[in-house]
Amino acid sequence: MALEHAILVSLLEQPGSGYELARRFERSIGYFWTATHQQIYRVLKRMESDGLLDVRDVPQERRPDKKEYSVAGPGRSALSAWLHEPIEPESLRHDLAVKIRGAAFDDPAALLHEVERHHRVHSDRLAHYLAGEIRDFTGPGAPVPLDAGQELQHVVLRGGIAYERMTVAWLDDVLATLHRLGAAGPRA
Amino acid sequence: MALEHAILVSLLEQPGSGYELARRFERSIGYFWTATHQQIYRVLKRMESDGLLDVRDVPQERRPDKKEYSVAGPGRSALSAWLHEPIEPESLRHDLAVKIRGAAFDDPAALLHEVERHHRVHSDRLAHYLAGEIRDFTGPGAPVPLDAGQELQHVVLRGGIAYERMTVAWLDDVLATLHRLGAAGPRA
DNA sequence: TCGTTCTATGCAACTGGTTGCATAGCAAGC
DNA sequence: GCTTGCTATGCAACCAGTTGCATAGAACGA
Repeated sequence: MALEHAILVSLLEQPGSGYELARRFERSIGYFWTATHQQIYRVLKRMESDGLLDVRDVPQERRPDKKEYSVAGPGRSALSAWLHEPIEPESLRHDLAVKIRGAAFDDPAALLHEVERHHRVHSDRLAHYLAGEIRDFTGPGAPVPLDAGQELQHVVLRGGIAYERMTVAWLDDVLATLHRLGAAGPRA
Repeated sequence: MALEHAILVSLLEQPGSGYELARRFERSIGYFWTATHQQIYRVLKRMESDGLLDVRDVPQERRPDKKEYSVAGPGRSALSAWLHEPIEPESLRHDLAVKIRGAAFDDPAALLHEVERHHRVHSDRLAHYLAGEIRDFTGPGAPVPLDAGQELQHVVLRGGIAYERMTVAWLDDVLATLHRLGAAGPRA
């Protein structure tokens, strides 16, 4: 299960609570792994009882107390072991592609709005990633030189940027194709 | 559940048995959706009992008999309904990216072989997709002009090609980064 | 004749992930 | 005083997907 490993990496980069982790999974880690808070809390609990994590109760003022998790020795070993074993190259699960092929048996033009919506989402993500790249890695406020951890975070972010750029370009291609088919008239 | 919809699309394109579907999921449909034969058989059974599919026993010579599935009226309606409702833009689950960020807490150079292996897999997929594109859509044996279904299959394949090309380029970037960090020496 | 490979189908147990719901403190604004 | 919203944590039920195993006919080669 890679969620465990994603959590280990995130907590090594910075210890934090379940709530904070959930927010990171909406941001940086979320570029390549997603998880809901329910799942995170459940896995944190299990990892803690497995001895992979340490917990510390942190009383807070002006907001509810929290539990701060950090990586324990066995957690670090588990991560290291995983890093050294091979993993399967990822496989896609792309609903939109299923829809596009399915549109041949419906009205292709009806997909236009859906594709446009996805185009907007991916354009927004791209803009967001690019802003983050400038803020954290290439802009005037960024550390120079970057340490190894930052270099690795940057190359992963470049992957996210490449993915979004590619996706936006492909969605342009899809839109052009749908328009072409629409101009030629619908079919069954 | 999009596996149902992927099966509906695939069976509309061409009726077939669970075994044949499983093989398609290793090929064309597999470019953007994966499924094992166990899962396919189970879902086929449920879809048939839900009235979405028709089954026909096909006795065969020289090999075991098979059950050929095809899409029934309600199946077509279900697909159409799904095509008209919005779906969430897909989110990634990219283990390798987790590993790369995790490498900051281990030896980055140890990831080289893993990344090279993924690079080979994606290069092979790219070559395979490109060969398929020539065979089915752009080569001398391909139909001219393409009908709408073929145009849509082609644009989805172009998406797969773009994805693999982008991934290979990114993995080159990752390799260069790892080499750079390796030359600078490992760290904790 | 025995092992292997390919076609073809399936069950059972498990794990990972999603969805819906619930609780609670505190701040800010109406 | 009431609602809204943010921080913070969690349970329970369900669903989708994976893994391991099993069966069986037929072809093919050692």
